[in-house]
Amino acid sequence: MTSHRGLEKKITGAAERLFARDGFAATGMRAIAQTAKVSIGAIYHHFKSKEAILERIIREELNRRQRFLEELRGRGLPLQEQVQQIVQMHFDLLQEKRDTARLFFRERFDPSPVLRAKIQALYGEVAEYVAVIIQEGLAMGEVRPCQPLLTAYTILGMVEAVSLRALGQDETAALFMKEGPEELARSIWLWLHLGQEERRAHA
Amino acid sequence: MTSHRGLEKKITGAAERLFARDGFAATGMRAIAQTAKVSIGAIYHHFKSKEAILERIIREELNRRQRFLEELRGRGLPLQEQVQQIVQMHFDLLQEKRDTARLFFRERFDPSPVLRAKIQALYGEVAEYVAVIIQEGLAMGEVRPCQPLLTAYTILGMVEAVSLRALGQDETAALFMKEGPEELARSIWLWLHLGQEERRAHA
Amino acid sequence: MTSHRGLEKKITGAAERLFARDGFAATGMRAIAQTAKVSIGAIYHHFKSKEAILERIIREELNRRQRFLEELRGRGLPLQEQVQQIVQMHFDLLQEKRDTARLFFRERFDPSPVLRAKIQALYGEVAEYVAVIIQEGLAMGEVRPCQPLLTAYTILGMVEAVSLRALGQDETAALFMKEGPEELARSIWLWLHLGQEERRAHA
Amino acid sequence: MTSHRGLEKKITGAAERLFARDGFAATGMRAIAQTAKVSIGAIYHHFKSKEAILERIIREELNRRQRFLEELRGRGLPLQEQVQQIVQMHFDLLQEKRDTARLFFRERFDPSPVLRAKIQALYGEVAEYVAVIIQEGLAMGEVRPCQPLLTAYTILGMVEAVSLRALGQDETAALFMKEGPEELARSIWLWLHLGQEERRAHA
DNA sequence: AATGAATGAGGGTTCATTCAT
DNA sequence: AATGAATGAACCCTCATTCAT
Repeated sequence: MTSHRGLEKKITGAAERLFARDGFAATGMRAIAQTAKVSIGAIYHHFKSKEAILERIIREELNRRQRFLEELRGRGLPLQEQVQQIVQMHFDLLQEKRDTARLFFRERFDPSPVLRAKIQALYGEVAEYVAVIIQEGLAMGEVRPCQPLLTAYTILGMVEAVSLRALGQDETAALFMKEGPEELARSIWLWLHLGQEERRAHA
Repeated sequence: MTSHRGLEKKITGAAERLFARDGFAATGMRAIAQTAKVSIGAIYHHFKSKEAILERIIREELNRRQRFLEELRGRGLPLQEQVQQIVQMHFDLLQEKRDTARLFFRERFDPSPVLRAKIQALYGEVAEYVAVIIQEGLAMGEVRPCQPLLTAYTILGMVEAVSLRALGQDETAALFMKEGPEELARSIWLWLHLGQEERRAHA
Repeated sequence: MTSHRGLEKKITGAAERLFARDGFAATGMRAIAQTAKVSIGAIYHHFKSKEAILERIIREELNRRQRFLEELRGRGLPLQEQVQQIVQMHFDLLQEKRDTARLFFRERFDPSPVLRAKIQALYGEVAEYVAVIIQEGLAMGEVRPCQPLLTAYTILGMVEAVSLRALGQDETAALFMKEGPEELARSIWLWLHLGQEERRAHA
Repeated sequence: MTSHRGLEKKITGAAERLFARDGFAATGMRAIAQTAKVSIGAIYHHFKSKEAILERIIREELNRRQRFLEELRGRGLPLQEQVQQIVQMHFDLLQEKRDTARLFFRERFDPSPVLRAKIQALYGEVAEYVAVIIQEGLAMGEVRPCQPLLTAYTILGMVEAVSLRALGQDETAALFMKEGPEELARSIWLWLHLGQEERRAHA
């Protein structure tokens, strides 16, 4: 049982790197087997197909994020700080697992329609989680009136666009990596909070 | 000469649909040839490779956007309206050419490193164009202090995330398609403009 | 393991015949697979490429010849007899494996520069082996003064030209096949030995 | 008419270089057209097929050699000198037209069986010409008893093997190019003439 | 005479997957 | 549980040749 998990980790670890570098479609099972130092047969013993490997990787990454978000919710922080933590989370995961992050940006469209739908659904879960936080902020009068889900997608888009750019190798990427989290968190908060001081004063 | 262009349009048209539906890597030349009702040889007479077809599609789409942006600049509209137009452009292009839009979201990561770099560079050009608009807003005191390029990426990310979600087939997608442009334009402007009334009053 | 070798022999056997008949470039992998009654995938499981098949065939043929030459050297025969045996070897191999012989004459120039260089190098090894024998003959005063390597190439050229002609289907070919070995061996020996009787008498 | 010939020379000239460098099968019509700065259509206007181009090249080269041999015969030189001239001819043609020479060594086996037979027949003509010279030598008692045609092939093989090796780029090639003609001519003559002094004395 | 766009069969090779061991 | 040899459809692309202009 320990060896199961160990072998599966070896496989997903190798696949993660290769998928991120070359793309899902362009990565062959032979390459995965060689990188993981495992036989092709062994891979098929543990995974139904190449797609199943990708599915496992994506699912585990999303689990990480959901665990983080649930833990975050449990801490009962003020809204502004929650926003800041979420942004920071993205950048931390980025630094820690560049390959996975890159992979995560990618294959949201690529594989079979079935898998694509699955991945987008999982992505939707994160968005809905953020929407819940926004809803809470609305209820507490800390967030200006808005459509929560649409706003959640907007925020995730902001973070992704900047962090994606920060994955590059040039100076701009370095700048984004350094200043991105703080500037993003500040402007997202400002944007959500927009004019609420006055409104609350009126109320 | 007319027939040249006509055949090339047939090819890119077919490829556009197939790439968007199945992905670049998963689309075969045979499929493109059949869909375009053209021989494989003819395709290779007009395009060096499969990548060259994608490149052409992406480049033409980018050209469309750049033409739009340049025309927009020529009109000398107030900043707020420029922002609104840019957001609207994205959604219009989305409605008009769903396949191309979907394709445009995709292959920014997938193909060979060479092509990937090329696409990201073209994407960067649009971002820089937006950054210029923001810079002008800064100079005129209409935009709060910010890092223009980072802000440009942020905005494009917001728009992309929402419009990508709007490409789906469900109710949420319909909602996003209907309310997205206005809400996005309004909140982006508020966010850029944030507190400038007061600052300008001080000055 | 036995089956490995068996399958590889089936592949090289089929390829040998086809390469010899149609030429390396004009022989397709599909034809090899069908002739060998093996799947295309199986071929690529055992050989990296079409060139690798040719390389194996050539190398094994050269090994056969080298083994023969080494064994010949071990027997310590007088020089004249060694010459006669070498010529006879060529004709025996010719009779025994017409396809390989024909192939051997061919692709010394045709394939990629890399492979061509490799083949010519292997051919050079045989020439050098013959040069060593000539050198020994020089040392023993049995061979007239000459440049050994140049003479070796000359001898191989003589043998090849005649045996190549003997591969044909007409009367001349039959004549060459019958009388070639003896006449060649005699004249090569005469040519090497040229005037040594007198010189040795003088000494 | 002048322009016909000019254009055809451009085509055969380009093809000669490419066939010699890359091989007949590996050289495409497009490459020939580009190198000759001529349209593909124009090539097909002057030559029935790719094989027809090769055929023309080979035929012209053989014509050159036959013209040389006929002229040689006309001069009524002593046999020894004829041998020396024939060897020298090979090396001169080699120096003068390296590409053609290389091509000449090659495609004697490669193309379609039909063309192959044709080329070998032409090669046979040269051999037979040499055989006639040997026959004359036999009749005049200048050449030791031998099978003339077999001896002719032997001689051509000697010359080819050495001159082929002389086409290389290394030191051995340079040595062969410098010393080859003289050493070959001398030893071939001695070898043909072998012991005839004595025999003639007896007679 | 000359062009070059168009053809489509065929090229070598890779692929995810299966299955006997 | 684990192996890796075997499969053969599908991959992208090149080819000599044709033919409307």
